Amino acid sequence: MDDPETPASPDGAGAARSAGRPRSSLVTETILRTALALAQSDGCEDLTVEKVAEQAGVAKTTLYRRWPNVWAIVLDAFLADVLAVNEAWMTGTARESFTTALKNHVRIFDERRGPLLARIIARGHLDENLMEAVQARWIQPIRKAARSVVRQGIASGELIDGLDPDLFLDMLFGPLYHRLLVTNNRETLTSAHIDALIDSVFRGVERRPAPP
Amino acid sequence: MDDPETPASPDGAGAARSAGRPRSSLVTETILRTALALAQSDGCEDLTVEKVAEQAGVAKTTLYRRWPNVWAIVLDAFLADVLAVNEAWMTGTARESFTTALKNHVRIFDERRGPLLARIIARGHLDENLMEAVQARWIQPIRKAARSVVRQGIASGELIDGLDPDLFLDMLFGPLYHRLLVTNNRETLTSAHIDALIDSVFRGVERRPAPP
Amino acid sequence: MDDPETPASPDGAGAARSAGRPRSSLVTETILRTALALAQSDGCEDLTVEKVAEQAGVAKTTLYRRWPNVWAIVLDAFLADVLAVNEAWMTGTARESFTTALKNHVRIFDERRGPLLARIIARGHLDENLMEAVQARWIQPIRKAARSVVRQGIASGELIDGLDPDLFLDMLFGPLYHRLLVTNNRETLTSAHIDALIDSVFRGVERRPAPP
Amino acid sequence: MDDPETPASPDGAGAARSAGRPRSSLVTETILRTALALAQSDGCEDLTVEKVAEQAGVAKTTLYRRWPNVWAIVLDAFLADVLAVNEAWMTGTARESFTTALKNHVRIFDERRGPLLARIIARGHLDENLMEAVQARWIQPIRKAARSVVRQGIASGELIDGLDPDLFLDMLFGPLYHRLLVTNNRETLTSAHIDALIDSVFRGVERRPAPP
DNA sequence: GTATAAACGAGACGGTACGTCAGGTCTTTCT
DNA sequence: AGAAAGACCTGACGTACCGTCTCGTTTATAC
Repeated sequence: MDDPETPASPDGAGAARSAGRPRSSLVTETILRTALALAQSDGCEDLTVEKVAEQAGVAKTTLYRRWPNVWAIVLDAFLADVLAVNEAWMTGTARESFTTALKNHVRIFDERRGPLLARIIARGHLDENLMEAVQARWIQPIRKAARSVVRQGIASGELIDGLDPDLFLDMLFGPLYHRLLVTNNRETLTSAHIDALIDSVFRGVERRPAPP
Repeated sequence: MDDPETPASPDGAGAARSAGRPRSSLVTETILRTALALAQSDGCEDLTVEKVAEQAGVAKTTLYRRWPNVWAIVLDAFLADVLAVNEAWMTGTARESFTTALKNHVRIFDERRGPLLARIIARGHLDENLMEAVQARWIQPIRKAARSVVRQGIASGELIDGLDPDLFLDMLFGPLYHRLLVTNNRETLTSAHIDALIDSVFRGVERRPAPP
Repeated sequence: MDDPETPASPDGAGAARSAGRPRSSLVTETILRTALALAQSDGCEDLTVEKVAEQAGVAKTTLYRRWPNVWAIVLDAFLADVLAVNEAWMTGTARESFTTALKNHVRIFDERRGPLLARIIARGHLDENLMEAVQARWIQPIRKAARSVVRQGIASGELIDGLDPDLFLDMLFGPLYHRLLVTNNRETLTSAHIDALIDSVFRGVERRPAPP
Repeated sequence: MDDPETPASPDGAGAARSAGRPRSSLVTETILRTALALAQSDGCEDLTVEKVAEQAGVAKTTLYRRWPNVWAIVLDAFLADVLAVNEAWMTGTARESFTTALKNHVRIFDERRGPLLARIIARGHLDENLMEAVQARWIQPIRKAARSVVRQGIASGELIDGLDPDLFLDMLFGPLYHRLLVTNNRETLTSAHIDALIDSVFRGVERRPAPP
């Protein structure tokens, strides 16, 4: 997705301004908007390069000049829409940080963006390049930041020694993505649900004799 | 998938023997085997009705007579392959039962069947009918059984009162599916990993003062 | 059409009554009637073995047991309908005989049977066997009888010596079939038109000095 | 056949140069040549869009972009091949003109083009659009020109008063097409045969007392 | 100013697969 | 056996998109 011919920044900005007519950023934005809209509309099978081009009032070639395929467009559009939502969550204790992080995710998994992300990830399992991009630009950045929060929590004595950070992250994010992708009931995710989840993860589910 | 023209049991067995030549169960099995093989081979974009038909040495029409599309075939093939693996796991305590259940899942998420299931679920997010079938024949049956195990665990005092069964199940299965579908590192799932997961879920991750 | 397995007389009558259930002549007639109806209906592209079988409430095999294909059925049906119309025309002088013959043809080329015959002949040009059957059972029998009428007319002095019978027949029937098949305006054919045609053919079209 | 999307001139030439890549006339010609060849080869049932496309080394879509079906191609190819043959026949008396015209037709009805025309007309009886095109581009243009020759012949005193031009044309062309389409013995048509036909039509077939 | 270079719309092009239809043959069971 | 039902292989249909390729036109910078 980042090879010289289909740059990550499809408007070509940043590159040393070369000769010739520059790419119209208006066109770029129109395409992004159109792709996003089509990908969110119910019958997402309608998401074809041709339909996006037609709807955007743009030639197919213009589109291929910027992205290798439709889902690359959709991923760009999705990330542009969503990265802002997930900012500034590494604050205070691990518990506080992840409460914020998970609640951000609930906001992201809303009726508009939830199914869209589901489709992007789904599509990734049928398209290696897309999967790589999803990992590199969405999953792993969050994960990397999260891991450092976990380590800090262990260091500060908030979390038990010997806790495997990856396992722990799976326990937090797994239940969320599970509803998005597996049980397909994303709409049951709420802020209260997150509180309960955090509580269960931190305290465990096992019954213990009350402290004397 | 179950409408009269494309019966759930593609060989038509079970139905009151109607007139006319019966569907060849040899043919049915050949198709299932072929579809499974093709769906597991790397370039799964190659999974087309035509390729399955050709590889199976069967006419496209024969295939459409039984299933509405390739993925319906693959789902049938997958379930036939996998349902046996996940039997007899509701034994003993909740902890024991889910340890078995999750280890069964690890076996199912192996290099052959893991990516296949991932693709099926992924495809389900692009095909409503397939998603429904996946829910009805794979996800929900397991979930239903699991919920009763949870309730029993609560009743027996093994699990804390007020535990939300669905939340709890998400905490167990979520981390597994998360690696299969989201972080895309299914190969890190092992029996030991399950033990650690179960342990963390049951005991919690929070550091507590040692009992006196 | 006359090979042992698909006898010219589809009800098997005439053949030495063999063992087993005899062919139902009711079925045979139903098929003929249905085929005729479908072949005459506007969209004659609807004339398929399957539609005839379905409409007649008969199995495809039953149909194939009697005829090799649909057009063989249609030809049978057409001839059964039409042979009676063209009887008893070799009467009196050649002029009288052919006047009758051509007027018979006009009756046959009516709105029901005209297009049907056109389609049969047309189909014959795409199907060698059908063409042979059309020649053997419709065109040549008439032609053979007609040639003898011509020869008689020459012998009796009614027609000029040295007249080529085939050329003459073409001059009579050609104009009729021309409207049916070429200019596609069969509906302009009338009894009066035949009178004019006969007159022109017999007397010529050239202007000659009036006899003194 | 002449609607905007499938223009009569498939290379789009003549139209005011529209935007986009122009249709390759090389491709157009290759298709025409291939279709002609296939349509003339014996088993003309083998004339399918797919075979033409494959033989011409062209994509099916390219073909459908220009013509609605194979027979439209064949008609174009046939006319391109044949229109030149039938030029410059309206010369001198009616008798001379039609002698030329009919002899042109004999040349057209040769072993290559005769059966082809027969098939085209035949196919026209199973395909309304094709029939219309055949009328508009082959039958009626000739007929129109011929009618004016007839009227001139009447005016000049060569032909008898009150002669119906259409009847007369049927008497000339009918016998030719009759052999092509009905008696299926096109190969008997020769230049000498035309002379005999013209003679018979002009002078009549009736025996008359010799002038004193 | 006037090259020159790329973007852009349009649409042709070779492909692949789709899902459907009909053909003709074959297995069943029932009559 | 004949007949009805329907499975089966074959081959073609016409369509939808794919990703690439010409075209002619437009719009910037660079000489």
